[in-house]
This record gives sequence, C-alpha cells and structure tokens, in this order.
Amino acid sequence: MKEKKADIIAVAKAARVSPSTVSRSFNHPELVKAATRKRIDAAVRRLGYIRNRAAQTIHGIRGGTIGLIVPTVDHAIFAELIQSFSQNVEEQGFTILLASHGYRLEREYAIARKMLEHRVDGMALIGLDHSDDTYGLLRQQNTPTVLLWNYSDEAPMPCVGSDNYLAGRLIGDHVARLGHRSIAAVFPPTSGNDRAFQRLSGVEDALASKGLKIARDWRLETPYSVSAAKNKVARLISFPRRPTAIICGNDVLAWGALHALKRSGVSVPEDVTITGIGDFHGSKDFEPSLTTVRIPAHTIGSKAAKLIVALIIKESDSESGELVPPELLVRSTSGPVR
Amino acid sequence: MKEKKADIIAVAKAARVSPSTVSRSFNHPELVKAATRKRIDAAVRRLGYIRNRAAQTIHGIRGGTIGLIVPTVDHAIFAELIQSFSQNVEEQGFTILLASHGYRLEREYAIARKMLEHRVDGMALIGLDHSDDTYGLLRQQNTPTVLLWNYSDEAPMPCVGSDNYLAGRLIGDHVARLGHRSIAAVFPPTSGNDRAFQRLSGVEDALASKGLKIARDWRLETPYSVSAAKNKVARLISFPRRPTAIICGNDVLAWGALHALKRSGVSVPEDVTITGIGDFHGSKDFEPSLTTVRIPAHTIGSKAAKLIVALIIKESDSESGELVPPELLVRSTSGPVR
DNA sequence: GCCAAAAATGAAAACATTTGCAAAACTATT
DNA sequence: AATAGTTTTGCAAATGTTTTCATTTTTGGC
Repeated sequence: MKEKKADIIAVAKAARVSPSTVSRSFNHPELVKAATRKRIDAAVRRLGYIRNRAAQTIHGIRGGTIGLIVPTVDHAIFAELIQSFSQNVEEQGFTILLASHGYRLEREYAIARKMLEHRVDGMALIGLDHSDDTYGLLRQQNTPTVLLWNYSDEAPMPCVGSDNYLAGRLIGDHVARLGHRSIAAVFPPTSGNDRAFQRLSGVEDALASKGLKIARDWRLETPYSVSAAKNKVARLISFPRRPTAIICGNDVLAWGALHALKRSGVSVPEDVTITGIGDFHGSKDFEPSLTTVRIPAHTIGSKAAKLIVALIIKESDSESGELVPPELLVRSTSGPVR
Repeated sequence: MKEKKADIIAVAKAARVSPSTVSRSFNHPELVKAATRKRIDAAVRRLGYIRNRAAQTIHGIRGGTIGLIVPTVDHAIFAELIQSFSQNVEEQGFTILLASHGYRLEREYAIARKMLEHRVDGMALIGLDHSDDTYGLLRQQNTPTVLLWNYSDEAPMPCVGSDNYLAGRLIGDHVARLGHRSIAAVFPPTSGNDRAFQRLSGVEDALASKGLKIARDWRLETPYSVSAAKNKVARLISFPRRPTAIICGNDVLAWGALHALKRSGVSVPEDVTITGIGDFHGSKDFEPSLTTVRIPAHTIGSKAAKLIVALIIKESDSESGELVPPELLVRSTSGPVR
C-alpha cells in the first residue's frame, strides 16, 4: 500500500504520451487517435487510475454534485422524495450530497455553507421557510437552487411542490361537508415547518368558512410518529365528549389515530372519521383504507430534479418552478356524521 | 453577477496580507496574530468568500465526505439507517455523498467509482453481497470501507450489522414452538439481497430442525410494499386450505399481511399467526401489535458512523466491525396454533 | 536601547488537472 | 516528391489552495 496512487502523469508515462493527451482522451475523446486512446485506456486499467474530480473542479468544471438538505431522512415522505429526486438526478449524471438539519434552521445555514465549500453545482432545500442568511448566501454565490415540497407563487426562489394550504382546505372542506361539527386536529409542531403550518391554516380556514372551529383542547400537537399520535388520540377519545372527526396533519399520524381507535373498539368511519394528508405508501391498503390528500412525492422529486439540472447546465433564466396540485382521495375512513 | 467569485488572493489583497497568511488563518489560526485574523475575517465577510475544498483536496487534505450507496432510500428501514448514519457522521464533521443502485450490483460498481473520483474519504455499502469488481476497486484504492446492516465473521471488510440468519432462526423457532405446522412465508426476492436470503435460510433451517417445511406454493415472493404483500396474502387465504402461520421477511410485508387478514375477517392471532422482521417504526403500535425481530437500525447506523470515521482518521488497523444482535419481540400477532 | 529568542509573515514550490496555442505528423492532391 | 490541409500531439500556463523555508517583526531581558 505504499506506492502512492496513480495520477495522470503516471498514466501518461505508462502510455508514452503527454499528460495533455491523457486528459484529452477523457474529456474530448474525439480529438485523440483511436490507437492512442486504446493505449491510454490500457495504462489506466493497469495502474488502477481514477480521475480526480477535485482537480477538475478547480478549473471551473462542474463537479457533478447537487446538495440536498432535508429536515430528516427518516420520515416516510422525505424518504420517498429523496429517492425520487436522487434517482432522477443520478440519471443525468449528478450525485447527491445529502445532509439533514433536524428542523434547526441555523444548522441548515451551516450545512449549506459547507456544501458550497464543496462547490456543489446546485442546491435543493425542503420547504420555503429558510433563514435570511441561507437565502442570502445562496443568492450571493448565485448557486442554482430549488425549493422542494411546497409551492408558492411568491417564493423567493424557484420551487417545485404542492400547495399545502390547499391540501388542508381540501380535507377541511371534505370533513365539513360530511356534516361534522365536533372536529379535532392532530398536527406536528408548526414552528420551522411551513408545510405543517400551511396545512393547518388550510384546514382552519375551510372549517371557518362553514362556521366551524377546532376547540382549543382538541388541537393536539405531536411529533411525527405513529406511537405519539396513537397515545394522544387514545387519550382524546377516553373522555366522554368525543369529536366525530379527527383531521391529521399527515398519514403517519392518521395511522396512529386509526390504531388507537381500533384498540378502543371505536369504529371508523361509523363512529369517528379520520383523515390524513400525504397519501404515503401503505395508506391505500390500510384497513380501513385512509381518506387523505395525495401529495405526489414521486412526481415532485422528478420534476425538481429536472428543474435543478436545467438551471445548472444552461444557467439561463430562472425558470419559475412548478405547482403539483394536491388531490383529495376519499376512501374508507371518512363518512357522514352519525 | 459578472464579478467572478472571490478567491483567497482577493481576500489577501483586501486584507493587505499574503495569501499564505489567509490560508494559515483558516487552517492554523493560532499561528496568526489576532489583529490580522480579524482583518482577514472582515475581508472574507465583505467579499463573501467561501473556501474551495476542491483546491484543498488536491493537497491530499481530506475532503470530509463519505460515500454511502444504498439499494434504495425509500424503504422504512434504510431511511432509518441512513438518518442515523448520516447524522452521526455529520456530528464528526463529515458529509454524506448518497446514491442508490436499485438492487443492481453493476450500478453499484459504477457509483462507487464515481465516488472515488470525488475522492471520498471513506465508503459505506449495504450488505455483504457486492461484485468482485466493487470489492477489488475499494481494496485496490485502499479506501476505508464499512459494510452496513448485515454482520458476518467472514465478511471481506469490516461490517456493522445484525445477524440476519439468526433473525430468521429466532422467528422460525418461535413459530415452530407455538405448534404451527402449516406455515407460509412471504419474502422479497432474494437475489442480490443477502439480507433477505439469510433471513429466509434462517427460517427454513429453524423449521427443518423441527421437521417442518414450507410448501412450495406457500413460499410467496413479493416486492417490498404493503400493497403487494396484501394482495398475495389475500390470495393465499382465499383457498380452502390455509396456513396457520405466515412468516414475513420484513415488517412492511407483515403489515400488508395483517391488512389482508383484517379485510377477510380472519382474526390474528386466533386464526393465523403473523410475524415480521425488523421492528420498524409503527410495528409496536400496530393493532394488533406485531411480533417481530428487532434489528436496531439506529444503533447500527451510529456504530457504523463511528467505525468509518475511526478508520478514516487514524487509518490504522482494520478494526473488525461489530455485531449488533437481533432480538425476538413476541407481541400480539403470534399465538399457539388452534 | 541592544540582543537573542520567539512570533508572524511572505515567496515560491507543490498539488492534479485542463486548455490555448504551436509544432509535428499524417493525408490527399497535384 | 512537393504542397496544402488536416489531424494529432506536446508545451507551458493556469487553476485555488497549502506548506516549507526563509525573512521580517515583535517581545522580553538586560
């Protein structure tokens, strides 16, 4: 292991050509004679040479990486989004530099900086809510950036996502229309999470327009986890006065609610209506199958990937993102009030 | 946006020192006078200068990235693992370069190569099953590498994971002990997936040692999805002759099975026993709560992170990995045969 | 105020590449 | 066999840093 790694000069020597020719043979193969190329390839193989992207990057050549910063990887929905985004981006020859900030926006700034040190060709962030520092940094370095997951016309950078407010409205409307008047809500904390905040606003506005309101102690806040939601909902329905509908901020929370209800022998949707948001893998096949709003992570991921790559390669005009509309899916966990 | 980005020379000029001093002020701050440092920092801020890691890497300085290649991000269990691994690695100042190969091992090789071009400081792969090319490449470049998720004494590289064969045995044993003799299995395809293969072997061996065997047409193979498993199991139990136990290759498949059973009005565990493997988020809180084998993704991720970083920084002896034992969790979906 | 030692700084070489330009080697044409 | 193109190659400069070594500046003791 002592013989240091082969560099382009070693390859050149071995193939009896100059380093320039070796370099060309990689980057503009059409400019070098086939025979020479063959000789070089052989040398490369023999020495186990691997190109050094860092040394290319220095010449202003794109490194082929895109930074992706998420709050966490470990949520069904982000996992799906990351998968789709990274896969599409890989198909276009880029690789993802991934980091998570755990819903701490200052961390996000630090991570973004670090990714810029790596000279990523572009950046992708989740949601529209970011610190001014982060926005400033990205703009000042004018790094192509796309905002994932949430869409707004007024977003300060191109974004690809759904309208989370509308998603909330769709669900709120649906529940109200079914005649429910005693409605509870189970949502994740909304601070630093524009998606959750907007969904909740949407729900509230939809209800308000029908003269409805969620009682203060029926506004449950829980972390993103089946177990937390299950506990909160179990507690909620242990009181004599019960809501007839529980609107959940996302499908995972809805699953938790469903389990809690099953455990207590409350039937869905006869006794209580449950709704989610997201349409995660598994929601359709849940028994009973979950009424929710589809926010197509897959589509968002692939459109975003296309957009960021477009921004990178023809660093042209800031195309303005794309709205992927949410869609109400009425399934079996929602029904008219008794 | 025309003024090109600031480099270290620009900063040096602005701070009226030499580039060397600026460099030192970043890398060995104790060697430069506090006043000078202050001046430099001011210039950095004023010019919006961001260091260029690529230019450092060229000097053999570590870039601070670790390549992680997974089959897919979009499985509950990998998401959990990735989250834990990346978080721990970040805490130690590294960033993850992530890519997925979709269970195609040739893709894995190509990706590994590309990551090496980026001069990652270390690599992490899922499972023990990789192409000879991949192993050869990593060894030849002697890149610190750790294998995640599965553990074996004979692994060709340090690995941190659980014993998937043992996990299978634990479950097989448990089911056999409950007196079941008509047993079905629902597993993902085992080709290119050593984890699944070993689990299944473990199950089969455990049953064989009790003189039991899974009938050919009760060996269901399904992709990793609630919906696929649900369909297969629904079909399975539509026949008059039914198994009394269904052993699933992972928790997601078990959820699918559970939903199928619920839908058909078959009670668990009275009529049929269901087991999973993995203990994913949500399995404990499922109703009925799922009997499974815990494979602690979180622990694995953090131990692996520590190991790879150790290998990188004191590129010393190949510490030999770590076995995180699987643990049988008997919950409410398994019971004695009627 | 002087001197030696210590601290701070700068000049230049090094790192692994790419690229513009010029030279060399071929091809075809006569 | 000479000429004019054309294709292929090499030279040398450039890229943004770090680092070694030498030089300059500062400090403390007298």
